[in-house]
Amino acid sequence: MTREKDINQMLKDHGLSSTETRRTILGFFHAADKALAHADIETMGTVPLDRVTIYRTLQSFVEKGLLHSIPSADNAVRYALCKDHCADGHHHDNHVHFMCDQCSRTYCLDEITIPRIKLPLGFTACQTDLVVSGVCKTCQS
Amino acid sequence: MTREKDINQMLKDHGLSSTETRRTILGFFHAADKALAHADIETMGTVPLDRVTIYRTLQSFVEKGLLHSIPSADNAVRYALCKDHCADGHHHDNHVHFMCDQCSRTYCLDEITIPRIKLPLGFTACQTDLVVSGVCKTCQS
DNA sequence: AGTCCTTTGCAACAGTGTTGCAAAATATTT
DNA sequence: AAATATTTTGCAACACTGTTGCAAAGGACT
Ligand SMILES: [Mn+2]
Ligand SMILES: [Mn+2]
Ligand SMILES: [Zn+2]
Ligand SMILES: [Zn+2]
Repeated sequence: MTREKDINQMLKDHGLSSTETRRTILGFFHAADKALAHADIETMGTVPLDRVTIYRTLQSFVEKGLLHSIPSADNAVRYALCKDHCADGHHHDNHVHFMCDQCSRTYCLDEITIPRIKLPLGFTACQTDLVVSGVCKTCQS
Repeated sequence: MTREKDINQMLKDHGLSSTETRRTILGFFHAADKALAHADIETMGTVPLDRVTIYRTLQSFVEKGLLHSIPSADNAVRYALCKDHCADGHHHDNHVHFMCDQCSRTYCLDEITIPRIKLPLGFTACQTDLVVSGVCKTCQS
């Protein structure tokens, strides 16, 4: 089974019709070993992709459980492939993320789960985001 | 010692000259029991404050250790008063933050410290942000 | 191939944050 | 207290992120 077939199937499996743009963008995420922001995707392809289409594609991918979003302090949400069987708005990726202060590269630390936080009375947790920033392994002098 | 004297002194103590706008904005933070975003501050006063001045004031306050910033998924950084003796870019507020999905109110959970995360080899941590989202105590039905 | 429905591309817009520069306010010196 | 030096403010202009409406193009299905 070739990679294109794979990407095609992945879209169908998550209830998305297989279009050129979606295959391209999903391909970018499979090729990259890091999280991608909207701005990255905009300049990655040979043919430039429409800004709005990228936004809508990313939204669909998050909704359908293909990608999860990673908050950041620099106001540019990044996205990464879901490893677990996330689907239909039910995500299970509660792992730590790391963002490098020098290269801005953002990593999923899939093996490190976010510890459960005991909240004060009256607060109910729905989601927990934990982002560590510092220097990544490739920027280490 | 009156509140105005207090605010005045706080500015001086952190190496900032005491100006009308700075006193006003610092006053807002003392009055609020929640984190404030730029947009909040813009509409809070009787006389509207200049957008750019607010941005620069918030920057100065963070640099000088009066405020700390709280990242969020909705691309609007919030700010809250530092409790500890933060100064000159050295912050010590490593507590958990909570953001309500319904009212967007953001709380500092000062008593809950962020657990230390063991990173993979080659990664060096500099800062850790932990934001829990869900339903806050006032929105609980 | 033809039909139906979804997705795309474009324009237009709203929100967030930054920079440069002259005028005003604050701090410091005389 | 007045003059001077330094910082801060306000304005205009800009860059970037993200959203919405709508007609045209593209995919799915028979
Ligand atoms: Mn991840
Ligand atoms: Mn806080
Ligand atoms: Zn790096
Ligand atoms: Zn609430």
